[in-house]
Amino acid sequence: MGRSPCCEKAHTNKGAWTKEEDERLVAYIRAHGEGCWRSLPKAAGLLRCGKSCRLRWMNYLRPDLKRGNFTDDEDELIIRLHSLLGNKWSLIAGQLPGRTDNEIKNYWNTHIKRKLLARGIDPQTHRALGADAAVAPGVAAHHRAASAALLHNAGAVIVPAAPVKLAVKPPAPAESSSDDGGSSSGSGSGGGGGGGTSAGEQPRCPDLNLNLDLSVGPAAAAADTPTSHSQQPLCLCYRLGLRAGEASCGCQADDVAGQQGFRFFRPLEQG
DNA sequence: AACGAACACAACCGCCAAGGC
DNA sequence: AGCCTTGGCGGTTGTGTTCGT
Repeated sequence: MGRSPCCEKAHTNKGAWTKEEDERLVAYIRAHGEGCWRSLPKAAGLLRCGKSCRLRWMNYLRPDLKRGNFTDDEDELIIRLHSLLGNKWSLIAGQLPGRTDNEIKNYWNTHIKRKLLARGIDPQTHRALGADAAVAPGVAAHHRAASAALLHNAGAVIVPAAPVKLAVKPPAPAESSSDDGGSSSGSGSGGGGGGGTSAGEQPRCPDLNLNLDLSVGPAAAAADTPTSHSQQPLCLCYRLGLRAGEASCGCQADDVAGQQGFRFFRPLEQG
């Protein structure tokens, strides 16, 4: 037997949400805050699965969501982050205030993926597609140049989007004290945990702020820093509370861009 | 104007990890 | 220590809209 269903499907609506359902959900969360998604539908008078409510709230109803087209800057940031993180949409979303993992995932699949392919870049590995790849002959050379440029701009992560375990640190108290407490972390949710912490309560998982230092590529390194990232195709250094020198990675870093001396990293294999 | 194809986005599904009992 | 519940994530599917013929 499989797992038990997350809710009593026989009595739940599915499919698109109606305006009335949205209003009920918003009203309920405004009054009671997020949390306990399982019981929320009943309490709010919704014939929906709790998961469905959570998703609707996170991806569509949250007041701090930014709607509308992605900007070029956001495009670039997504590409960079994806080259570092792979399909860790929630982590990527955490770096894009007002954007949700679902939105970014969709955007990636519908726009960016195609854009990269058109430039001759493999969207998964961020490497230039090989000669045998399906690149229109006439544009191959252009794509090479374009992809090289893009890789440079993107901080040239030449390694495949290797799985990386991210250790992260809470955001400096600040911004969004917005109603849902975690706002951007909400779904940005950042890797975890984030979600519905009710206002005033400590985030269940304080490890949230994925503050990536993306200056990893040789090109970027050469341009921006005196030291030798050039030896290391990728050193994941994000601010994690470790000061330079405390980390055991080789990058001991230099204070890239004056990062207040904080470095962090944590390759997957170190668990 | 009608039809089909392609695209864009919202929602669902199944799995996993964390926390509580 | 093990089981159960819950929340969260990533992949996939479904549906509405737009574009081209």
